[in-house]
Amino acid sequence: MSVQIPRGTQDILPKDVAVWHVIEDAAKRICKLYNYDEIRTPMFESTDLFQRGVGDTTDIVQKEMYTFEDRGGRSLTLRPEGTASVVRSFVENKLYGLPDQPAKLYYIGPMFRYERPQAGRTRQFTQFGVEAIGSADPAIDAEVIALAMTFYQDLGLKNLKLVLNSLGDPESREVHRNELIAHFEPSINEFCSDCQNRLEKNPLRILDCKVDSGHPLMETAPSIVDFLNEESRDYFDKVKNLLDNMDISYELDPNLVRGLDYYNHTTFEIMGGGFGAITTLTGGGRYNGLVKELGGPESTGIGFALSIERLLLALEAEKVSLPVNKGVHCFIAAIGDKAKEKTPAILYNLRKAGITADMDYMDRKVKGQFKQADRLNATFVAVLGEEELDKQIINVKNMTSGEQKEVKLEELSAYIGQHI
RNA sequence: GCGAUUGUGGCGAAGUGGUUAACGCAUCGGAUUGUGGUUCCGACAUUCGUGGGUUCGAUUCCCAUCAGUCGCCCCA
Repeated sequence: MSVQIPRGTQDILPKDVAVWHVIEDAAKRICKLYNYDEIRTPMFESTDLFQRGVGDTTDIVQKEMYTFEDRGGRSLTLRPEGTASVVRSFVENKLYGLPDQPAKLYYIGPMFRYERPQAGRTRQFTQFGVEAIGSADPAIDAEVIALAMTFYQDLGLKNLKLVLNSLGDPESREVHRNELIAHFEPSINEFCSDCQNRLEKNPLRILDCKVDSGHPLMETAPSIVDFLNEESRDYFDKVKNLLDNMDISYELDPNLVRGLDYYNHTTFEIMGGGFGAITTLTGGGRYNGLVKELGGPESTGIGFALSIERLLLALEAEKVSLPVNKGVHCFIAAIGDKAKEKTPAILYNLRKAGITADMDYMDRKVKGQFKQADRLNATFVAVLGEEELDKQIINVKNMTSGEQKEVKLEELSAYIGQHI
């Protein structure tokens, strides 16, 4: 048995890479429009970063991290998400000292989580994420959300639902947290073991629990929206207002908690797709406090991350096909040894002239060479045989019209160049 | 971590406890001594994920294992 690809990973084969390029280009383009700059951070970091940044109580840290020890005895972890790394880099490189604030950053790259693979979930997956660090202006919340929504819409997705919530500031959360504990504590042994653990560590996540979603106390649980202090409420109202002004519609969901510990104030998800059991395409929110937590100054931040793999599934579910251009401009069909000897040099000149070109390397008969040209979606096939060589010409066939024309060998590049 | 389901050529897919493992697509060759996308003809799996067991004999039955797919938890 030959060696196999690790579980939960996938090869993106040549035939599929084209759509990735389209998506990556779209991401870069919209970030340019919104004036976000790319940042590239390592694919592994100190384990400590994610424990502190993402949070010890999260599933990511508790059971999904790819953690290993290097030869120097350091505990390292393949990054399960991007925000912690970006904030670490922001702090470490003192980007907060640069004059242009907020830092508006984006990244595209692989993330790793140890999970059972299924539809829309793999152990290595690709996230496109955006982070705006250093501003507490509600306008940046709206901007980040608008960027994500527009990104999808530009690619042709229609069935999108933006879900919005506010977790409030630390003061509001503290009040709410105490209310939640008081609410659940008397009957906590009726809840699942996960929730029993969550009670003290992170009671907010009990609301997110699917196991206990039917429990009567869920219905009557104190909602965060009722505990937002005036400042938090005002902030949330402004974000909603700004979205209204952009005609971006949303749904409020007071139980939208998000799985990562660092969120506060605005949180959002973009749902869509309708493939398998997964419908969350994007998750994001505000993380004031994370910068300080990771050793930086008092600062603020908001961002989102979306999975390219899930985007692909959503595009498929909506039967959206992205325009990709493939194929070659010119295929040279060579007949006979002399012609085959000349062909590489002709190809060389075509390519130098900026014309995509190819030839047969499988010793096919003429008919087979034409079939290959067809598979390559060649615009032109240039036939070179004894007769052509004697006359120093080449027969150029337009594969769409079927017309064939004699062209002087030295004029081939110019001719193709004019007709593509 | 738990559950369900699948594993036959490059791909899709039939099949049976027993001499030659259907078929379709793709590929290559020929009909058309140098011209594709149509048609016709021909070629193309000492082998049925891997290991073990039952048996005179297993791709087919049993066990284990690995892998894929889907779901639960949770998430992107």
